[in-house]
Amino acid sequence: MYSISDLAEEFGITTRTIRYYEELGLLKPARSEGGRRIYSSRDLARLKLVIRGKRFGFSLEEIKEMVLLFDEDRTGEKQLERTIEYGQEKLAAVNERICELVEIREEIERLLMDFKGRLSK
Amino acid sequence: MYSISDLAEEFGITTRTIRYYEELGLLKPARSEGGRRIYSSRDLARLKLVIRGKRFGFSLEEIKEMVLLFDEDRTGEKQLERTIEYGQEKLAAVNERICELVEIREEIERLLMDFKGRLSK
DNA sequence: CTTGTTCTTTACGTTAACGTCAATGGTATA
DNA sequence: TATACCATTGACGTTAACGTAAAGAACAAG
Repeated sequence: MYSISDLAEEFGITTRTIRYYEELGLLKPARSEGGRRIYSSRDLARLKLVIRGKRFGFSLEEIKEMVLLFDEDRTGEKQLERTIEYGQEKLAAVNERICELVEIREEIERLLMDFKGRLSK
Repeated sequence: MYSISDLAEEFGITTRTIRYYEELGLLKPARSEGGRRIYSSRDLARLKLVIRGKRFGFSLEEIKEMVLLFDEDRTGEKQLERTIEYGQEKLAAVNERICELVEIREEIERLLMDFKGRLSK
């Protein structure tokens, strides 16, 4: 169990940010008797997901959508199918991103080769 | 040669956005006699880079830094070394991103397997 | 040459994602 | 129990990245 400043330190963000994420419905930590936030390792994992999503340029609203979909109890068959469909979409998107990044990597490598060649002349 | 609305349509953004990028120094299109912006295919390529950068969660300031560094005439040896160093940093960052995305892909695949398993029961 | 569309600059408005107080209350430690 | 620190909820402030509207000029078509 962690306090809000534990998480803030762990992830290098401010407590304000964490409270803001809660305000948007991205986190729902338990509370102590006195009203203080208590974070489980499950909450910690979720925050990790949120921060990772941010690094990939997703808005907090988009991240919320994803996090909630993969987190709800999916009981009905319809719900399950819907989630699988969504997951497959996301999988395709991730694959596309990977391809794009590989392209970028190749471009940078080409540029570096070029510059290094000029240097050794 | 393209007009501003050509580019806007091509990339699915507004003309305001394109002018804003110019305002920040990310684009420097030629002008017609009457003062209208004229974009070359080089400008088009650069805009493509900017938009790609955005999709990966970089701020316009960060993108500017990258775009300018890889675009300036690098004459001095010091400048060249500096650029190579910067390029290597960026290369490492891109590699890290790729690794992270591969991890995400694996996670999604696991989740999908799990859900599909539940469905076929 | 007129008319309609596209472009220009200028300038104020908006929204997401926080930052920064301030006033107050909980909690650990000597 | 006093003290020092950490947390809570407002509430207003800030910045990046545009949106939007106005007033006027450029350009293409008839």
